[in-house]
Amino acid sequence: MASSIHDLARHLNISIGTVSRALNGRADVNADTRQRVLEAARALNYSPNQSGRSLRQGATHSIAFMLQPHPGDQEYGEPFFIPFLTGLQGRLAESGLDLIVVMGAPGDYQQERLRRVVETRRADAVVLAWTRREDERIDYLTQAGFPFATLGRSRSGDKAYPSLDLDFEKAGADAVDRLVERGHRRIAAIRPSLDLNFGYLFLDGYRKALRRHGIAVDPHLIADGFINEAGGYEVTPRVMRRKDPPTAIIFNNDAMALGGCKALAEMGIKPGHDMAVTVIVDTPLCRYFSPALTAFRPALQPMGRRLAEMLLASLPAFAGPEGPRILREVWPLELIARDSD
Amino acid sequence: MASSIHDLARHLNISIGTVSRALNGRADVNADTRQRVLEAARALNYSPNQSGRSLRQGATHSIAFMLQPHPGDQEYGEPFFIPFLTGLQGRLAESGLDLIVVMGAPGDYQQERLRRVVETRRADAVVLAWTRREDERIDYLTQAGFPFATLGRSRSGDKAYPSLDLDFEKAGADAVDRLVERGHRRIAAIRPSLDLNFGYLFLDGYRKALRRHGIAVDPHLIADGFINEAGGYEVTPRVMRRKDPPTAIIFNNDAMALGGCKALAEMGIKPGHDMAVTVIVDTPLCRYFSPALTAFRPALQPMGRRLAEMLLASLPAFAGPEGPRILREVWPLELIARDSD
DNA sequence: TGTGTTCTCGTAAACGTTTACGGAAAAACG
DNA sequence: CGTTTTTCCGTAAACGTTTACGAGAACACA
Repeated sequence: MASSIHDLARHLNISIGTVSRALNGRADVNADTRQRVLEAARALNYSPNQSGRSLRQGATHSIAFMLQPHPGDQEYGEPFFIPFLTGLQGRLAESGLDLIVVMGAPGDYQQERLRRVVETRRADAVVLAWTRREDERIDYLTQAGFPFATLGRSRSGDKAYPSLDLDFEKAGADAVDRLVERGHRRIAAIRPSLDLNFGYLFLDGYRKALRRHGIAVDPHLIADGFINEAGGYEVTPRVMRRKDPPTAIIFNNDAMALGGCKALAEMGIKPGHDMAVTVIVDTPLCRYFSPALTAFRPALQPMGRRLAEMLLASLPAFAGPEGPRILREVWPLELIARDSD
Repeated sequence: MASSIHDLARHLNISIGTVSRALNGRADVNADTRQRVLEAARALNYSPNQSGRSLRQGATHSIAFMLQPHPGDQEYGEPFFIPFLTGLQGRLAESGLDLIVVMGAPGDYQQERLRRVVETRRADAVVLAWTRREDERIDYLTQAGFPFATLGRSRSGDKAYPSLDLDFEKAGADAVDRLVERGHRRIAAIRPSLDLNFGYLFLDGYRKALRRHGIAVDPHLIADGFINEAGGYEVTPRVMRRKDPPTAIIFNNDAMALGGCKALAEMGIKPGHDMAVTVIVDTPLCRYFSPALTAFRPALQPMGRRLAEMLLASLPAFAGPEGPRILREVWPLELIARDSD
């Protein structure tokens, strides 16, 4: 059906070797023949069979991004990732690489799927998102010697792989600073209960900032819940049912914040009025919620580009005109002040 | 590095042919040898090289979903697709197929990228989303004889490919019915200006329902805009600045509705109070917006599963125990009444 | 003219599988 | 015991590329 390099060769009456060399821009082919080959390729609508190339070269020319929804995340999805992927894809395409997004079922941990991608050599490298504190995916990949980069740090952080993360620690601290400045002293923090590393970073920043202001860290004002709306809805009351309830809550996740606000509403508490609410990672939902939620916004698309660059620099086949490899970068989150605090 | 079938064969002192047959469950291999092969495969952590299989078999065992953001869609993404993809992925995985999502840059039309996937044989079939009225992707694929399925219909609808769509026509009509029932007679319709087919379907339903109620269709109450927030913001005033403005607006898209509501707010008009607002495709944003927007909700995850099934049934290698192939299905949208109308 | 160099191309092996074919051994059958 | 069938396995080709190697022709140089 589709034309192969043999068809081209036969059509031009030259050997497949020459055709291949002409197509791949090698030097040892006559300028004239190359011209003819290229024209014939266009005429016969030839493009090389990817499996053939991959097999011979041992490279697939594609990068895998592992994506799967959080457990119970039927409806929401992560709109978050689309701009990130756009940036990632854009940069990879410039280097002739395809981005393939490998979907998993919601909830099942990626280990199995990751193994498949690696072992069947479906991609030349992978990009992981939302690294965990202790991330067995990272251990697996380093041990397997498979190239990868991560969106997010993990605790075993000194390993030599490119990683790009957001400064959740600073965001947590900034959020506290802002709230303290506005007169709050009882500030709650609600984060996902999963082992997701950003949850720890956020809490560290939160704690440090409180201490800096001479405010004791009250463990009753810190709570963990499922990383979705139901989680926020369930866990927020736990922090409120104290004789000395908080006057402000920082949510580490937009979905949890929405659930939390629902719980607050049922208690007759109005965010932005009776309670200051801050969200660490901004999404469109924060903007459209009423009241619009003050939140910290990441530069997703540039981050995607950057992580692609870092990954490329770590791949021998693409390592540019030198320059030391960039191993980790931590990007700031920008405060978007709205109406909820 | 990674073990090949040759390693296995050498290790077991049998031929690679036998190893392959054992692994693939062929009948002509001794039960005992098969056992040994499987054990050795586990021990040596063998899994077949995907490129090798694909090359030999002429099949990649993966399905491509073409995804790219709408032009100008930097921030929002389409949370829409995640649950759909989850369903799609789940069903494909059950048949041993991988789902790969091929990202494109925002705005660039998919034709080029699609050609690449097809011509380099990266996938065995593709799934298209948001078909256009006149969709050259469909023409290309049918002409190339490449298997595919679509989320959404297109006008050249009698071609023989599986397609699953939402009943936008009925939703448009239902929306009108509901509004008329509640006393509205000046009902505007705002939809994307792109050639997206659902925009036409929606408008058909809208028109028919109006006529059924004996209400003349006023072209001044119909407007097209960019399929994003800015589009809704820009186009909504155009419909309002009439001496006989509408008392209700149906938006064909959540993002456009949000922009439209912003424009209304600036005119001092409160949705759900001074103006009834209905959205055709529900998303989490509709739910969290204030006022919560009445919207028509699709069953995304089941749709994903179903489309996978339809696609599989159309692939010779997977066609189940017969039953005629399902070519097109149109699923209902469920009205979620909220506070905006 | 002889020797060395440069261009250009064909040959063939290799990547890791799957599978058609055939043959040896074992089993079944008369 | 001879013949036929069945069971099991090895051989080798094929999928579509890329690339190391070598060879012929053209050219340069002395």
